[in-house]
Amino acid sequence: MTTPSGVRDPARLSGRATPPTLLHHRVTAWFSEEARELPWRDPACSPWGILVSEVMLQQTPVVRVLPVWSEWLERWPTPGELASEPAGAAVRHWGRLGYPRRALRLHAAASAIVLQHGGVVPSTREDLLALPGVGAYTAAAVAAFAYGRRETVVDTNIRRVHARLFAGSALPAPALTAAEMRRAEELLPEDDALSVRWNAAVMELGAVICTARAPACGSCPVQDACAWVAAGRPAPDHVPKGQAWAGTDRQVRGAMVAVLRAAESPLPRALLIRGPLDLGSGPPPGITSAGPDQLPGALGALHGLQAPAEQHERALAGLLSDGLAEETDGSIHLPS
DNA sequence: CAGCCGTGGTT
DNA sequence: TAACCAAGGCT
Repeated sequence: MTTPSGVRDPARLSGRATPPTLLHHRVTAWFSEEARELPWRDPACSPWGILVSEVMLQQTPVVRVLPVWSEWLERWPTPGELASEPAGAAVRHWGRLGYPRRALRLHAAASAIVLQHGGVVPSTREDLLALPGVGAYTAAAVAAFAYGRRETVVDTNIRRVHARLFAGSALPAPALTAAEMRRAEELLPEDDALSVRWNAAVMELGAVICTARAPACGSCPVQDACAWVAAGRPAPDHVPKGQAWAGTDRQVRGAMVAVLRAAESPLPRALLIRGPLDLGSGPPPGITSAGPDQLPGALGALHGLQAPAEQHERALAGLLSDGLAEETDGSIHLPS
């Protein structure tokens, strides 16, 4: 089998200044043809729009982010506009994206951007990293995609592509290793613009072709250079540890936040711990037909879990501790 | 650093 | 259907 570039040659990988290779060309050319048209990839998209997208995309699929992102950018076109509202508004409009603490952190990031950066999303990895909810991946991604900087962007897609293409493994290690970072740095083209395109292209390749479950190797632009394919696509050597869900505090917290999002005014604490007792003329207990985004349905879902009151107490304490909820005069509400 | 933090579509 | 998985971050 012919190797289309010298990248698989260890001598190349050990070099500092990596020149563009045929591999770079193939992947970026594929990206030019096949990239999905996503709103945050529009050249007119602001750095703020890109930051919001990156945070929303943390552990959340693109298709679910799209409508919420559009609503956010319409409602809060700049960090200043989000920062001028209570944090609870961010949580409320987070919808069902999951991990609602991200909304809280994005709101805090907006405030920091206003107070410390004059309302302009910072452009360096270091300044971005100091923002709440912005870690190594998001900082590099925003610096690269919003400001055209040459950064080593490593997300789960890029890790998987590298693991297969170069290491011949089905999946990357459970946690990002120093060796992986080093390899990603060495693969990064020297040219700023090309490096940005390379980062985006490899990420897209992992998201669309080199997927975790059923990779479409037949459509891959670098299939003939892939060590994993060459090895006969061996199965993963480690079993990913699944995360429990049913019966966990997380499940109760999630249902509880859904109730707070759906509520237009503070709710009596007892309503979150016991059943939906007094909703005025409100719904009878156990009603779920109203849907998860309406108060009766959200309350029905929370109490339909049949979790012990102690677990409700623990979940609520966690929410209060995390700042996802506040208590005023015995009533619970989203943060102000 | 291992565990925790949501949600819903897919297999 | 239970399990897996999705542009991670924080403690």
